[in-house]
Amino acid sequence: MHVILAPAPDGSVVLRRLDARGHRIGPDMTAARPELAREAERIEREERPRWVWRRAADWYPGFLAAGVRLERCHDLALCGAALEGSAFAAATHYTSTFAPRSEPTEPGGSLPQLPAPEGQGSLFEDTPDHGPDADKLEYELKAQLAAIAGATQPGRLRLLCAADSAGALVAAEMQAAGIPWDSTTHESLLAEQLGPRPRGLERPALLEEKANELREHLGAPRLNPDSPQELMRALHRAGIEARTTRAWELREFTHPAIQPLLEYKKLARLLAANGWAWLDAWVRDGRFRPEYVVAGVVTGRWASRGGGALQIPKQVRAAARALPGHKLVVADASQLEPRVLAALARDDEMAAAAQDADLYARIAAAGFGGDRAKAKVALLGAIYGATTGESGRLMPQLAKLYPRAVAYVEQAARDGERGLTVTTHLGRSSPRPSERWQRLQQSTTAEEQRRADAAARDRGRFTRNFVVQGTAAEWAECWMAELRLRLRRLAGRGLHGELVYFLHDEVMVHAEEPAAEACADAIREAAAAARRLLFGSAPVEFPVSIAVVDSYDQAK
DNA sequence: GTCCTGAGCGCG
DNA sequence: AAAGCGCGCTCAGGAC
Repeated sequence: MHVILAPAPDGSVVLRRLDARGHRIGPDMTAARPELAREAERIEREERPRWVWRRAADWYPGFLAAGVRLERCHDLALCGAALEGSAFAAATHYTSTFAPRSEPTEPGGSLPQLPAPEGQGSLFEDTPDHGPDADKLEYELKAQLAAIAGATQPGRLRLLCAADSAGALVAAEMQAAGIPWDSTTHESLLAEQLGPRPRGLERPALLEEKANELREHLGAPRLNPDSPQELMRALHRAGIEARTTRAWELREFTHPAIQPLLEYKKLARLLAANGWAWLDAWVRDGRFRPEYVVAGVVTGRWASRGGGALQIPKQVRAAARALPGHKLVVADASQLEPRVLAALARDDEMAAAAQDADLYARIAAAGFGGDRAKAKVALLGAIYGATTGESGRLMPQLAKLYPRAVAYVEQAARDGERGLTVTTHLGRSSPRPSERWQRLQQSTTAEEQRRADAAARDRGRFTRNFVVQGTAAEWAECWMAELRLRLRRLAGRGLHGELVYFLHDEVMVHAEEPAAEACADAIREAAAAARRLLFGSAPVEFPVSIAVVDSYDQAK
C-alpha cells in the first residue's frame, strides 16, 4: 500500500492512500503539522505502507527529528530521474514531471548546474511546505508505476527505484546520526603535525618551518610555496625541470628540495582541507554530520555536500571514535568492481575466481604466473580503459583468460564511442552525449577529426567504466538497504547499532559493545542478500571484510 | 571587489 | 610502479 504525503495550501498535510496498483483507497485525510509525525507513526505501525513523497530529503529529516523512523518509501524525484533516462523504459515514453532536467554531460565530467529557470521560486518548491499537491503526486506515481510495468525489465527497474528510495532514507538517517567525532583527538593530531593552532591566518609553526627548509634548499628566501607559479619558477632556477608541481611527478627528481616540498604539500593539504577551520565548520556536539546526495553521481554513486565527507583522509581517521561502551563496526566489500563485472558479463570462469576471498590471487594463479600485482593492474585496466603502460600490454592475456568479461567492457566502450548510451544491471542509463560532442563527430577537417576521435575515446572510457561502477553502486545501495532492515530487527531484540557512514563500498556501524558481533553478522547477511537481489543464483561471491574497532584508523 | 576555472590532492 | 574511471574541496590567479 502507498500513502502519499502532500503539502496543503493551509499549511497542513494531505495523506492519501492508494493500493499497490495506484488505485485510491478511501477519502483523503489531513494532519496538522504538529500532529503529522505521531499520525505517521501510527500508520507506519498499523499498515507498514510505502510512503510516497516528492523527495525524502525534504520530509524525512523532520520525522527523524520527532523520533519517527519509517521503513519504506518511494522518492518520486529520484525514481523519476532514473526512469526517465533508463533504456529499459524508453518504449514507455515516460518523462518525469519532477526530476530536474539536466543537460547532457560532456564525457568525463559534468557541466556546472544551470541556475533554476524560475528564479527563487524553485527554492521553495523543494520544501515540504510548498510543492505539488496530492493530485499531481498521484499522477506522477501512477506514471512511474506504469513506466516500470511497461519496461523491458520491470523487476530490475522496480528494484532500482526501491534501492534509490531506501538510499534516501538511509542517507537522512545517517546525517541525523552523524559520525562520532572526537575533536580532542583531531586537535592533537593537528598539533602534532602542524604545531599549535595559530591565532590569525599565519602558517602554523611546523608548516612554516617546513616552508623555510624548502626555501633554503631552493635558494629562494621569499618563496610562497602555495603559489604554483612561484614554486615552478623557483624549481626551474634550482635546476629541477618539472612540467607540473604534482607530487607524483616531483618524486621523479633527485634534489634535496624535493623531500621537504612533498612534506610541505602534505601538511598544507591537511591544514586547508581538514584543519581547525574544518573542525569549526563541520563538527558539532561530537558528531560530523555530512549531507549525502543519493545518486548524485552520473553512475548512481552517492555524492556529498559539505565537509568533504567522502574524502576523509587517513591522517585524521583516528578522530572518528566510538563512544564509551561502543564499537565501530567497519566493513568493506572486497574487490567489488571486478566481482560485479564477473556477474554482469556472466563470465563463469571469472565468477569461479570470484568464489575466492582473494580474486586477484586466483586470477594471477590462473594466468599471470602467480603475479598478483600484474593480475590486479590488468583487471583494473580493463575496467578503467587503460591503453598504455603495463596495464595495456596485459590486456590480450586477460582477454584470453576471460573472453566474456573483457568483451562486455569492450562492448560498453564501443557503444560509448559511437554515441550510444549504456545501462547498468538494474537499468540506470548513462547520459546521452552532448550536442557539442555529436557535432564534433560529424567534422571533416583532419584536425577536427583528430579531436573527434580523442573525444570518442574519452567517452568510450566513460561508458566502459559506467556499467561497472554503476552496477557496483547498485549492489552497495541494496547492501545498505538490507543492512538497515537487519539493524532495525536487532534493535528490537535490544542489540543497538546504527549506520553512521557510507563510502561507495564501505559502511560503518556505531554499535553498543554487546551488539557489535551481531551487527557484523548483519553486514555479512546483507551482502549475501544484495547479491541475491541483483544477480539471483549467479555463482559470484561478495565477501566483506569487517573490523570491530574503537576508531576508524584501526580498520584496515 | 566578486566570480570562475584550473591545478592539485583527498577518497573509492 | 603507474596516469585508465568517478567525485568534492581549497587555493591562486585571471577575468570582469
